[in-house]
Amino acid sequence: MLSLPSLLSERIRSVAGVDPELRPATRPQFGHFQTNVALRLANAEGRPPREVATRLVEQLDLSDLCEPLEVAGPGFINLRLRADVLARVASEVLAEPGAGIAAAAEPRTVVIDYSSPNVAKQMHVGHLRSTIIGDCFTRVLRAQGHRVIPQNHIGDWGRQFGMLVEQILEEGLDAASLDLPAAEALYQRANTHLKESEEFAARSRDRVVLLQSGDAETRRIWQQLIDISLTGFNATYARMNVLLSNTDLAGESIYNADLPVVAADLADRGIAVVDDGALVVFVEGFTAPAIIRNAQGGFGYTCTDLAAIRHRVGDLRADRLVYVVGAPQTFHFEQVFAVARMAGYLPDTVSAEHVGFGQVLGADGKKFSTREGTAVTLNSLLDAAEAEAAPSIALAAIKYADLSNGLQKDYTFDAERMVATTGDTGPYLQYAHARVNQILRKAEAEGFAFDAVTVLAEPTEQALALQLSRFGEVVAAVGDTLQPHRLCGYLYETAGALSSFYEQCPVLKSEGDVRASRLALCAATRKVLAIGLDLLGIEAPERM
RNA sequence: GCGCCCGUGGCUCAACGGAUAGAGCAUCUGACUACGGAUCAGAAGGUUGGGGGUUCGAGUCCCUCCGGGCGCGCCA
Repeated sequence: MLSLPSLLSERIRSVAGVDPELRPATRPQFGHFQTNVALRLANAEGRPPREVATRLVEQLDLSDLCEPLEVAGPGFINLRLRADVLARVASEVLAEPGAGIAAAAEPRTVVIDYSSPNVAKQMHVGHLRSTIIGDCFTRVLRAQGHRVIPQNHIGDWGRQFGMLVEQILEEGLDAASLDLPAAEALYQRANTHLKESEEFAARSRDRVVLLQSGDAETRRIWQQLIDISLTGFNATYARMNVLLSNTDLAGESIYNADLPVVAADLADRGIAVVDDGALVVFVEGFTAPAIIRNAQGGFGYTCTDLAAIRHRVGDLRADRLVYVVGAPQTFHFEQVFAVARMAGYLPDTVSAEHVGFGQVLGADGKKFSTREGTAVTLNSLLDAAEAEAAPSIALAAIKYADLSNGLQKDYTFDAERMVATTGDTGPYLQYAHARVNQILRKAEAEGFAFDAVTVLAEPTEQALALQLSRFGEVVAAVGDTLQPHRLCGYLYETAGALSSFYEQCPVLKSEGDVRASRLALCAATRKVLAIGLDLLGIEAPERM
């Protein structure tokens, strides 16, 4: 089905000659949609805007969809949909499995890089955001029919494993018996040890070489560290109700063999040059070069990310790359993308986007940290929210608080505020869903049948139907712009429209066609709320 | 020094160059033998950090200054 706005836009375009830039009306008295097309044309035509608007209105025939058009203000054209048209689109929302979400015209293969915790460390606040946001993207893009390949780029390689393995051997620990907090404590001990003992530091460096060369004993302990970390990560993912699983794992270590290949390729083709002993790529517009291989012959994360791009484009056949990584990495990704473009790893047909997000701040408005100054763990955040509400509500609260603001902004973690069941919160939306669900449950118990939305006489009914009709375009916009807060705002507005309707229009106490129609409207609303919340990764409870 | 992000009622945030800048929280007023009050209705609260500019029209675009955050070659 062609969406209502696109249908109207096309009809107006055929008369006006340009995109009418149809927008939802800014005020109820202006109808349902508005266009400023006459204002823009007036300038080019050198005629008064209202005159142009009047002419367009005379030429347009939208009588099958709209009430008579109105020219208002400086020259806006206001459109008000006919009640029967609104009823029809609301019925379609109820009938269609996706409640109006359109399948993408050109399905893409989207690789989304998110979560990405580090082995032998607990997940912390930054991983919370990456995981929640990435999970939302996966859900939204899949709903649109795209092929989504999550990539959990865990930190399972690097110099830190030298000291970790040495510390384990020295303490005589069984790595397999550790849990994640214990592994992190080990990490701290090893780090301290490294700073205090040059002899230990030397052993750690040697151990890194053993790891890289495939020494069996070293590899075994390394693998044990990964295994216990995954157990911890997966427990957190289950607690967070996110879609990630072991099949999405693509840790840094899988690119090991590719690193020298990438370096040699860039060097052979003259893209990378040796400078101060390091192999680097100078990129126009960047003050510092990208370091492919350092002077000691080691590979950094720039090289790993280049290898990952080659894999994602070449093997996974991605044509859209999305990185959900904190905003401080903006420079890094811009540079990596630029190098990948230069090298042809990233063809023009493949888009690459870094979705940088802001920090999570504590109640004092400063960077979130524990009393000791260390990073707050993700599980302790979940604990803090669960101290205020039941787990499913606490989780909804956290996710909604994270997704409902613009991603680039820092946001304040205020457990008490986010679990509130009033206001613009996750729990309020859950409540709205539970509330409308209760009406439908009672209707079912009473044996009231309904089929479609047929009668829309009341303004609040019409407003709700109009709101429901917008769901598909909002989801499309989120998939396109990767801005989940738009969906949050939409769902909150929907809950508001439901409340107004709920106050003004008795459902179970009405009768006949009116009751059946209102029940259908309730069912369509429940569906939009449930699907919308699911796209945010939030459970829609049947009762609260 | 250079670059990126942010600055909107007391607080937390919306607003794809368009009409009178919208919400929520907090505050104040109303509505309870209630289709579920974990609710709803209403009031009050703004020279959108300052100053220029572009435009028929600027919170939005450009310039500049102020304030805050984060980056800027061999860690990831």
